[in-house]
Amino acid sequence: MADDPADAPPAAAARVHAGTLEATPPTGLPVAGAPRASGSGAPTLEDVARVAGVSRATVSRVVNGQRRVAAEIQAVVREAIATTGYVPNLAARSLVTRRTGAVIVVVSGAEEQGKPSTIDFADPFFGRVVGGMLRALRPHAVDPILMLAETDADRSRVLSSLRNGNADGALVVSTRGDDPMPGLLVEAGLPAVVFARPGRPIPLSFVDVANRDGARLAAEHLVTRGCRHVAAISGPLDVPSAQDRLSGFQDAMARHGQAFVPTAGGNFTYESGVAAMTALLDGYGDLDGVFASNDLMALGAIQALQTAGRRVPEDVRVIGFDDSSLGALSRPALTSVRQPIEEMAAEMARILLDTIADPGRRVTSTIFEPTLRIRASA
Amino acid sequence: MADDPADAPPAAAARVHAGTLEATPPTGLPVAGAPRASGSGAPTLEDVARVAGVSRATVSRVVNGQRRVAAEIQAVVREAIATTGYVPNLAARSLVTRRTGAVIVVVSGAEEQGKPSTIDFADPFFGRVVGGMLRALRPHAVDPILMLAETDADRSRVLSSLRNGNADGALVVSTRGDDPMPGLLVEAGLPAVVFARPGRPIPLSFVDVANRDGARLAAEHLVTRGCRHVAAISGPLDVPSAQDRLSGFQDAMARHGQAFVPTAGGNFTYESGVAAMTALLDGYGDLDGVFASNDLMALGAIQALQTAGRRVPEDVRVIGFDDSSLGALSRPALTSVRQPIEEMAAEMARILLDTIADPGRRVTSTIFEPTLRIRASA
DNA sequence: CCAGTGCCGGAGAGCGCTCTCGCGAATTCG
DNA sequence: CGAATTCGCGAGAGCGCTCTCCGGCACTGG
Repeated sequence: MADDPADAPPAAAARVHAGTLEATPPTGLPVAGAPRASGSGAPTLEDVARVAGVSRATVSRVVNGQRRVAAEIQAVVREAIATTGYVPNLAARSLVTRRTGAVIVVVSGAEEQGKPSTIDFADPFFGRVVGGMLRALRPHAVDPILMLAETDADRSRVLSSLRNGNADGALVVSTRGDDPMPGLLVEAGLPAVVFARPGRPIPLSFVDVANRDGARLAAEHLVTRGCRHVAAISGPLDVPSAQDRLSGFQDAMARHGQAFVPTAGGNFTYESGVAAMTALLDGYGDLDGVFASNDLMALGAIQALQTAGRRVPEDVRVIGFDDSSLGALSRPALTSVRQPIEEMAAEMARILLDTIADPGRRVTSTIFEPTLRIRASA
Repeated sequence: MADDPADAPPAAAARVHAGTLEATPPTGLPVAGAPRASGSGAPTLEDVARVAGVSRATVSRVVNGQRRVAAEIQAVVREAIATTGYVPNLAARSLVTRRTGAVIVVVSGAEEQGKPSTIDFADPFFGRVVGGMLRALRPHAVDPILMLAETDADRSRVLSSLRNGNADGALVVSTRGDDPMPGLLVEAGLPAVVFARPGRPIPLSFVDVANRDGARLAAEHLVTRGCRHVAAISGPLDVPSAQDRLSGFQDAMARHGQAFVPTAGGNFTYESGVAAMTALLDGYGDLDGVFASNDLMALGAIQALQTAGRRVPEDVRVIGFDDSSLGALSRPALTSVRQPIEEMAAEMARILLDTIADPGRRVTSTIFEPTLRIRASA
């Protein structure tokens, strides 16, 4: 969502040089510090067992710490592992254990008619989510496999991968409320956790932020700052979070005496923020506060306000939602409702790991409390 | 690099609710549209073969399109595959083919003393690179596995994964010039491609942008706009790209009559841009143009200039490097040298795939030509 | 002193797939 | 028209690992 239309690759960027260096990689040469077993390929359990003078099973036990193995034998085996440079073949292991030690991170957005994609990887949101997952997964030696789910083909590829044991579960980040991915996952009985409450209620674990509370925070802050005529710029109302943010804001304002909140709809993009604010200004010239359902639209709103000759925050105060790095760097710096994205992503990973470990486990959801990050714009 | 220090999770963000829904996932139930074979678990080649009345080998041939199989038998097999809902087990396949259909995307940044990490996933750069790779990899049914490489342990994990056939190759995105990861990969003779020229010359394929040309573009633009006293804010000079951008800029300015370019060093962060600009202003009050080696520092420079009472672009023109979405949204919008990141990432994927297919292949590099994206700041 | 009870290590059976090999049938050439 | 080929399919051997069984040994209790 954080991108500029101009970010499409310009035709002018041409490849200029494709040179070659002299050396080829030393394929097949024994690697320093990791000597291969004699014979072809990487050392196997068998090789280690032979070197250690024990059986495959014993080596396996040492490697996996499954059962008690005599201390001295353990020592011998470990040394044999070190000298052979053994490293377990995960394919072989997962063939028998039916565990892969990998989860799929599904970035799900529907491909619209015409538009190539709804997914914008330049949005810092994406990186923060992935980073949070990565750090939570790492201690468990579980790796994330990234997959796009834009088309039906993509989605069935995700399902296949999961079903045939290419990965143990899925962490889904949807960009749309009507995303079919969560439903498909539930239907297939596959372990999965989604970011943000799914569009329709389904028995699927999710992690979310208390959107209504966040909106309330924004409303109260605007009121405290003396705003009397505030408006809202909402996201697409088929997205549950957009819905919650709007209604939460309206309710909070009503409690503070402003029963009617002028509202314009956007689609979470900068341009839609500009358009919404312009429309709002047309109908309600005396606005002194605006709450936008995300930072990008808030930034667009500020732009529209400044174009219209209003000063932010002096004339109109603006609050966004997401606390993205964009808002922090823009001038005036954006006041915004902060969701702890990294923590939320980490929690997703945690829930998924639990679900994988115990598939019978009940579906759970964790809601995080947002905070208000006050900067210059409100 | 695009983040605000305040983005660290605030302690206030507490978990508020961890509810449970009633239903548990229908584990083990036959899935609509994907009926399981009788017996336990997913259908195997064997099952399909039995249903189709042929041998495992034939089914395998049909699945992989290996050798000619009689058309009618193919039809029967395909139907059997459809009715059983067969989907190949990748672990089993990769056990024998020694191919995994996965590559590791290594996000490599060294963990400094004290600082937890140099890697900032909120930087749109990260998402753009990953997105570009994803789209290039997808047609080949190759999935990216994301791994962090901050510590030595991380790096050896990457190496192990590669060596034991958990993935076929690595795409490395380094954030530092002295990153040991590329060297380790070369030493181990593993297929890999890195983003940006490695710190020291090693026989490893890489993709880069013509940094010197980009800097020249910036220099020429400033000169054309009438700037006579320009300065540069460089990145850490142990990073090759920072080095190239600076020297390219200096050379181009020299060609246009400004032999000496006042320079201040930064570390690619917003704050360092502020600091560098402030220092520059101290020493050289008559500056009318600044080239920063990335957008974040350019944004910081603008901030410092405005604080010092200079107008951008009227008094001082500022050009960044990266054409990040941040620059497009900031006011004044940032003029910046654009590197076609998505294309570059896609090219990395292409080179890696080629290298995997033909390991004897020579090391290659592709240099992309940058373009100047002119906005308000210069 | 002998049976009973652990406990530790080895043997071996697969996990699901690919791929070589070989055989029978169809095809082609002399 | 017979022989040489080619072609299509099936049989079967693993790929490297885990895990269940089982046997042997030491230790304990009666």
